[in-house]
Amino acid sequence: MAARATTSSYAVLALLSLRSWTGYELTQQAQRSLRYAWPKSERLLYAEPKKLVELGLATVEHEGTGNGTRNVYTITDAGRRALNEWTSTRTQAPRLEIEALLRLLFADHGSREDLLAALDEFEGDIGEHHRAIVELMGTYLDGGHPFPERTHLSVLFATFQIEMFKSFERWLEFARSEIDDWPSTQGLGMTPRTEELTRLLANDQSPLGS
Amino acid sequence: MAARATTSSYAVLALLSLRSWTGYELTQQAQRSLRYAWPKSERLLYAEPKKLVELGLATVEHEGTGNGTRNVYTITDAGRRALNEWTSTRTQAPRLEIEALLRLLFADHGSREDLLAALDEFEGDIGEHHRAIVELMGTYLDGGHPFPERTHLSVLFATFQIEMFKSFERWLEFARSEIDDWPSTQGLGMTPRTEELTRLLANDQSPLGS
DNA sequence: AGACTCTACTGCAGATTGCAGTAGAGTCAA
DNA sequence: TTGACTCTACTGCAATCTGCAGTAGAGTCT
Repeated sequence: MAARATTSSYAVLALLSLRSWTGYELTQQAQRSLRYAWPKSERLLYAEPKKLVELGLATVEHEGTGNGTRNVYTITDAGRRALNEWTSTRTQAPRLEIEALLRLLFADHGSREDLLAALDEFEGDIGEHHRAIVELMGTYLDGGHPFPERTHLSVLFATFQIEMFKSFERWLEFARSEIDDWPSTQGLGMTPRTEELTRLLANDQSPLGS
Repeated sequence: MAARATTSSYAVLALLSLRSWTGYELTQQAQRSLRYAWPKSERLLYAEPKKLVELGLATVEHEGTGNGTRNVYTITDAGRRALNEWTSTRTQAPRLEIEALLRLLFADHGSREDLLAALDEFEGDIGEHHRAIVELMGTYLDGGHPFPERTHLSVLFATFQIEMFKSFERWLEFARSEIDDWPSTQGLGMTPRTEELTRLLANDQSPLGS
């Protein structure tokens, strides 16, 4: 019966610590920054603040009428305390779901074009994120960002993302050039080239050293 | 009523395309490689092959008695066809859940020690994965790998992982050195240093160029 | 006046997780 | 030789989370 606070609850609670938001605003704000660290569905983002209210960590005020009601959520003192306590709890292991890599692992069931298409889609997806992060940092410079006192945190966050995207893009270039040299997706196995690469990797060296 | 094949179904189907496995073996095998592209719970990995049987994409044979029963799953021709068709479908966008980054974004609610502890935990988690991938590539060299004909695929896959882990580790070093210069986690905001970094990032340049 | 988009949600089925529980087989020590 | 422990090999269940469809008001544009 009594709801439990999950990591997602704390993510929403952390947003509420910045200011009060409506449910809708929370879903939009979560798209702007939270998404890159803690991607959650719009549906959950609507449900979490309700749970926070149930737990006494936030309060609601209903504005408007009938179906056009806006629910404005505000953090409580108990909410701020809970957020403080959360910071010293154990962090969950990262979880990276990259379907393009799954396609790569079993690329021998499809054509070279299928594999290259999966890589293109991956590139498109991360390219979008990449541009969004660069744009976000621009808003800190032109004064358009609502929380400039958080610049020092955003800067480290964005550095992580940009580094990661750049390394993904370097890999994509490398992967495409290797795939170009394959006769097909199937049964290539151990060749002088793949053995060379395997040897590097087993030695913890990246073949992308260039 | 009729079960639907999800990406996880195809992931398991792809494993079955290599050879027949028991449910238990599937959960173990998924830990060895699939986990890095498509992390799924043991529970799901037990349920998926049952669904494949229901869909006619695999068959089961029950071995042993009572509770010690082993269920051996084998792919069918329809399963191989389905796998082939899957390769040309749209790939889902990557999804990266990194709680340590969430902690970083809201680090001003805790102490510097809390933040550094979250980074340490992150480093420990990726370090484990990093070592496991290096070790996996070693098994291709010493002949211990059961599917050497897949070396060309594994090599690209592992290159991705090693590159990513190395970029994470470079970032951790950078982040720690920046955090060391903070007076506290709170309200630092825009300083000459953070502005310099913001400017680089808004220009799509990584401060880790060094 | 009708089509469309944006705000602002809710309900529901289905996908996924985590945890506890069951049970046999093998090891190892007192 | 018996009790403790680990490993194999799962299943059941509650709770979490997602995706999609549906509702409804307000503003815009044609």
